[in-house]
Amino acid sequence: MEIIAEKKKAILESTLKLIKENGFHGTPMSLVAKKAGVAAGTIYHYFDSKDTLIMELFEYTQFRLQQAMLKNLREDMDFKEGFFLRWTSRYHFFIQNPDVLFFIEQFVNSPYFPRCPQERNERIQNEIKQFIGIGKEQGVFRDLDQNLMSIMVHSSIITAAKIQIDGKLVLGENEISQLAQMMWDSIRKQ
Amino acid sequence: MEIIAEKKKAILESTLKLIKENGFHGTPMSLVAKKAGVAAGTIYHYFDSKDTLIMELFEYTQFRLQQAMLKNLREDMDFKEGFFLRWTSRYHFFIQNPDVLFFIEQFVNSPYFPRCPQERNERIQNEIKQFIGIGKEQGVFRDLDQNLMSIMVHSSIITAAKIQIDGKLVLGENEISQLAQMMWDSIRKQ
Amino acid sequence: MEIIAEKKKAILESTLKLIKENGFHGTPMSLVAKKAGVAAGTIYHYFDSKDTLIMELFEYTQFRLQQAMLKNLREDMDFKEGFFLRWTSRYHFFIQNPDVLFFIEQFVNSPYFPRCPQERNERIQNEIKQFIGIGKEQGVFRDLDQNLMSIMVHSSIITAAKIQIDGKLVLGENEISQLAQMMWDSIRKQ
Amino acid sequence: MEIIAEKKKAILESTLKLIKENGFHGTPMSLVAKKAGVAAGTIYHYFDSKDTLIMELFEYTQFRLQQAMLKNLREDMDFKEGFFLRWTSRYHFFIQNPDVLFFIEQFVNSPYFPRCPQERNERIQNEIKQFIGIGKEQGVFRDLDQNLMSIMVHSSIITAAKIQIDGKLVLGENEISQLAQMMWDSIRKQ
DNA sequence: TATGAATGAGGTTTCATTCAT
DNA sequence: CATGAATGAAACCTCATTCAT
Repeated sequence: MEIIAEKKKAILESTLKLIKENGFHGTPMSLVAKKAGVAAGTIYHYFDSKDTLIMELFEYTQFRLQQAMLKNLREDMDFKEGFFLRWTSRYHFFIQNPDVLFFIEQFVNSPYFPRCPQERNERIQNEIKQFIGIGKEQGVFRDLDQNLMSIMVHSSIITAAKIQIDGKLVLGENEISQLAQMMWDSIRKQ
Repeated sequence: MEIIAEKKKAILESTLKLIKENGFHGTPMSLVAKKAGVAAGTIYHYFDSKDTLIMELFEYTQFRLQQAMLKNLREDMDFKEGFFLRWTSRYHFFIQNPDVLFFIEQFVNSPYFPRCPQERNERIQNEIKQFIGIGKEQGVFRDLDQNLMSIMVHSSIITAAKIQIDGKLVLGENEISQLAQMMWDSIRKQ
Repeated sequence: MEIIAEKKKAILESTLKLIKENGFHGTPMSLVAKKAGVAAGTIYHYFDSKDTLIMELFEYTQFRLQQAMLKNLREDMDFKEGFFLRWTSRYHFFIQNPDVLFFIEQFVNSPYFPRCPQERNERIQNEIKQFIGIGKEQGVFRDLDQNLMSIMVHSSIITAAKIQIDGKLVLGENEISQLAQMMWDSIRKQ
Repeated sequence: MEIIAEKKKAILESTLKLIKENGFHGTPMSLVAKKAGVAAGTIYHYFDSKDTLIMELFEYTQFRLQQAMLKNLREDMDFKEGFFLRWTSRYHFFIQNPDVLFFIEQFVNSPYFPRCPQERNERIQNEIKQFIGIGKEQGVFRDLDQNLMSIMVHSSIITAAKIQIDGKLVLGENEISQLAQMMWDSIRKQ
């Protein structure tokens, strides 16, 4: 992704926050402009349409998520530690960026999502998928499609983060590690 | 839920289908009216507003889901069988009613959801929650909040159904039972 | 053309007048609505878009022109009288309906025109074309494509009417009949 | 007209072509800039506004038309030959410059036209008008206002050129000379 | 001179909702 | 109960124009 112009970034960030508050439908371009501190027309300098803005916002969040993950990866840890690190660092990213979580969940359940090129959608899944692939080869994980397993793991992270953010339950360190353990137990060879 | 008038039901069903196709935003009342074979004004005899319609549609889907689940429950089975039955019957309901799945997913990730009274939202979860509660008491399941576990199980069902419906992966009988097994392994005491 | 709803007609007539005053570009839908005494949205009940409105307005003017011509035709006159009647009655229609003249001239010279189905465009020309065809067969007129001759005659009428309406020259009865005579002389076999 | 700067000319020519393709309304300044290979702001160094640009474009086309006519005039020909030369050379100019024809026709039928100073509008008409004036004095032409006759002749040329360019009819050398003959017959004293 | 990002008024169009029939 | 024409606020988007560089 190219270096993003100051205003373009302001527009993306404003949209992200507003969608968390009000949803797609409740976020008119005029509000985005106001929050980003630009004129309405300026948005159309950077994005062809509202649809394009939302599509690019999805890519932008994927990019941010990816960036955040890269910082946490280390090679010098055993396999189970690697899984826990991945699970919890993703979890914490969403906890710290609830607007991203909320947006992604709205997006993937909207008619926008199927119109995205597939390879981009799955970019973020790939790292976990490959990790699980290695585990399968080493006989640590179940003999099941690695796409399937990685999606199930991803989904567990999202679900846990949503529960926490919505305040339905308060998850402490103990609960988090138990959840990661749950998912580990679910995919490891019994 | 009261016995539903012919036209009211037609409106609900039309809305359900249209939202699956086009999303919330792409489903104007005029289209609902057309698909339901009624006049636009008629919708307002049954529902105060579009918001009300969507809120009631959520309750309606919850009701349908509940109805479908009741048929499958039997008492004379052991605990693990009971879990598998619950997991797979929910899964099959969503496979057979993709419009319900799609609507619920859109709904719970929209600003409508937080405005629902909580006790209703969780009605459908309760049966699984109680089931898991019993398992916990019997020492079969982990010592973890039963709400948390039931949500994680629920989420796994939804995720699996979405993958199948989207056609990203084709899940046969073998994969389904492996997924149920995965979730069983995740919550059982190791 | 079907019987036109009261409001639909008001919209068409308002558009006609406004386009004469301000041109296509200077005639926003809001102004049309205001002049027609309807809400902006109402226009879209009768017309899909501004383009559609303008296209239908063209058909409407063609219809009005045709209606006006039918009143004047009589069979019991000799050939040259028939020509003069056609020329002058068309001329007078435009003089009495300058907004129609102005609209048609804008329309046929705009990118809208080529998008019209041809057979409709030429409907109004047909009567003159057939008349000239008969004259050709009888050896009264030149041996030249009758489409070509009818267009040249039509164009002479439009041009004369425009001069008169713009006030560039004042054309009295004498000038009118001289102009009709000119066109008669131009197409008759010398 | 002064010697035209390179870029100014590029802007005028681009506007001319774009208006032929898309009409006034379909020709935003940004498109003109792009086609002319200049920045949007640059246009405003040469023209005060879009209106000014279009007004000056009209003068520019009149200038080009006049230039083209001058080449063809010769003194040593008899009167009827002079008429035919004028008619056909104008006709051929428009055939070779359809964008000019299209622009002028749009322009004179738009609200721009009445705002032009009259003497400039008629500059191009003058040459024909004077020619006809001489014919009238010599008793060759009808005893009718020479403005009127010159406009009718001019209009016949435009009409013929439009038919040819639109491809409605294909006019060969024979048809062209018949048309010129028609107009000659229409204005000559019978 | 030349640029092009930025502006914001104003355009077209949508759509939830009403109400006379 | 049912209709659907009518409403008008508000949405998305365009584009002539400006101005700091």
